[in-house]
Amino acid sequence: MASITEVARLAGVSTATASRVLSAADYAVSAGARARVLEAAQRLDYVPNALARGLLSSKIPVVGVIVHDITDPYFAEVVRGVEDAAAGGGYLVITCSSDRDAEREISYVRLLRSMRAAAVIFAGSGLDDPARNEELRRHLDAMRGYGAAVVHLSPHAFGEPEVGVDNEAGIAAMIAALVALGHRRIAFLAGPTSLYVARERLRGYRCGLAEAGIAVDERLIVATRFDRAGGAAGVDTLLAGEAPFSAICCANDLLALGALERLAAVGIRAPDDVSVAGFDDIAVAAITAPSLSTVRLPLREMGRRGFGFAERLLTGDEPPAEVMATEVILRASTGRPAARALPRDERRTARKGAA
Amino acid sequence: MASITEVARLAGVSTATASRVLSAADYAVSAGARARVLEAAQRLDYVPNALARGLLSSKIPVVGVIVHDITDPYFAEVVRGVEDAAAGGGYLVITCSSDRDAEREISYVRLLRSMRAAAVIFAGSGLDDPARNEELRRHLDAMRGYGAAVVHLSPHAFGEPEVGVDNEAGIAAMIAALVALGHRRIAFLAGPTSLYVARERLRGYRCGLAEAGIAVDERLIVATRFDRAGGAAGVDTLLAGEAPFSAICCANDLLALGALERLAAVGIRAPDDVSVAGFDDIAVAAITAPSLSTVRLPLREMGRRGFGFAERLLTGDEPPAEVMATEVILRASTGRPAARALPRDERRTARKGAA
DNA sequence: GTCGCGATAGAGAACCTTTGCTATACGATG
DNA sequence: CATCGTATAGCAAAGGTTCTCTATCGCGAC
Repeated sequence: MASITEVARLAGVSTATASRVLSAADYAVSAGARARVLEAAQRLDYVPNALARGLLSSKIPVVGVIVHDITDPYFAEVVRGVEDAAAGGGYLVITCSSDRDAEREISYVRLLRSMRAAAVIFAGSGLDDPARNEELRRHLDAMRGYGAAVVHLSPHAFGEPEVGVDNEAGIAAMIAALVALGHRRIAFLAGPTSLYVARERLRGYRCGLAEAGIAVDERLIVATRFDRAGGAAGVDTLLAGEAPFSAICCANDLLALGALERLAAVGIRAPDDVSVAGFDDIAVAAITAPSLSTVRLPLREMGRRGFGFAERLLTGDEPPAEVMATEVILRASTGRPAARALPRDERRTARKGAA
Repeated sequence: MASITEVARLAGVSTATASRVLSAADYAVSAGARARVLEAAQRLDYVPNALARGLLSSKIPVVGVIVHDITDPYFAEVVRGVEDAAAGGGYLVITCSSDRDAEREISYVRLLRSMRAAAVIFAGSGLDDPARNEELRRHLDAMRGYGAAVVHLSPHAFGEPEVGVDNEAGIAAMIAALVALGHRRIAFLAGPTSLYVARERLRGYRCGLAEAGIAVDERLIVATRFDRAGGAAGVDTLLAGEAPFSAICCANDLLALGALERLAAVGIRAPDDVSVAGFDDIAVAAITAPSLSTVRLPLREMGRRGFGFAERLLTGDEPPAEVMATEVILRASTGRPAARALPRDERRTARKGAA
């Protein structure tokens, strides 16, 4: 691997001159020297050493994205957005799947810090874990200390996201849409309570009901994991309960997908027997059966803007926070409420039959 | 940001001693000095500079994964596998979505080379593009030159993958399964012909038919893009053609999903009117309606083993190539052939109605 | 008492690049 | 002709770490 020294030697100039040609600094270099350096660099297949550069500038053109799980379509989409924006500036994207584990998250951030990543973007929501958050903050402060940018796309312990959506308003809008369809007994699969974003969406649920003048029935709020298994479990909990409901609003699409599966398995039809709504509008939402009513989040654009925000931070700007719009998408999983609300007696038979 | 110099100063030792304590080299350091160094490092919140380390060792603990598109569940799953294996060794994973564009792929590899990534894993198939492949090879050779590992999980211009599956046998097995169901007229949505993996799967199709003693009808082979849109387009082509078919075997699940959608849109039922099979077994395959019959690839495990292979390469090993098993999964999208094969006359009406 | 060896510690080079400062040369201006 | 300014080029330091030598010390062996 040729270094700039060898390029300089071959070109018959000093490394300083070679560097000035190769790194495109605006420093006057005679046309002859420039040509010889370029020629030598090409002959030697010279590629600058980003580590040496980074050592000097205390930063390397790499942006880390902390996600909960890259196989979750939500995060894959956001990462793609970051990647697309980053590619333009010659940045590389590091994907870190934390599995919502504070320990793992911190170890990733530490690694990012050790290699002087220019930016960290937290795609997912923060966890409410004071001890860990203190340690996280220490690492992030250190990163800011060498000039790195830190951006959150979701609510977290240190405040509101720099780039994000209004989760509360989004869920409230979906509740309003369900109410408009005639639903009054709307259950809510809330996701994990330790996640800030889940809390925000839960607030949206309460707020949406309040706006419609409907009292909250706490028995209809179910805390779950934030994935398909959580959606299935949530349905079981609701069906085993006493509180009637005609619709299930889910804090994200994965929950809704799981709920839909479970309902189908126990012989309850959507939307005929119960309406189901999701949140996020991941790509599969459009092709499930029935297709999923949900709230569209501009995921890829969030990724792009997240990187854009980081970039401006890196130039010393202090850009204002951005809140992006959400949109209710009504597909086939929601409809008017059934004549008889769930849970019904026959469900017990149905569940036995399916189990 | 404290450097090792400051840690050494605070501990009252030389940087050499501090380094020996902190980098866990097996060099005798007195217990007293060791304790003071550790204490100082903690007090100063010292985190080693990976760039400086990398500059010296000409390698940084980072592995790049070249994928076609991280939002494609196939690749997300592979990346997750790499990530899980890499985390154990303190490696970070860089995701590069090339969009099957040779230009983009090369620019990513160049970037990876410039930052001295310890390994590159090509998760997706290579493209048949001689000029670009020459340039790619140059970069890869340079990377091997500084000690990096290069691993392919799919066929490519330079030969067989180091870790992968037998695509040909996998598709042939699915063809056999369809034949066992009674199908004789099986169409094939092949994906792009420029992709080595698509060619391999097409060979599997021909081979599977040959084994069943069925002649290939070239009109039933349709080259398409490798995504849902390609699947839909492929169905249109088949329906517009004259050749009868009772089943569609697709070179990957995304194609099958697109085919299923399009069939439903034009009023053709699966599996009653036509059977549809996919390949890969991405997570959604199990929850579509009808659920998709497909061939399971151990995607996450491929990622894990791909990293494992790279790791062994880095230690100077010459591990043998690994071929992993595939498994035919019959779900609801396949069944016995219908009495009358497609294309039927009434389809034209149906298509008009849907368009 | 001296020699040699093992255990421990430190000095300094090397990895590659950029950049501030200095140096040279040449044309222009007085 | 002397002086200055400008255009171009090079020297050398710095960035943080590791590693190869070299140095010191204490101790056992002869």
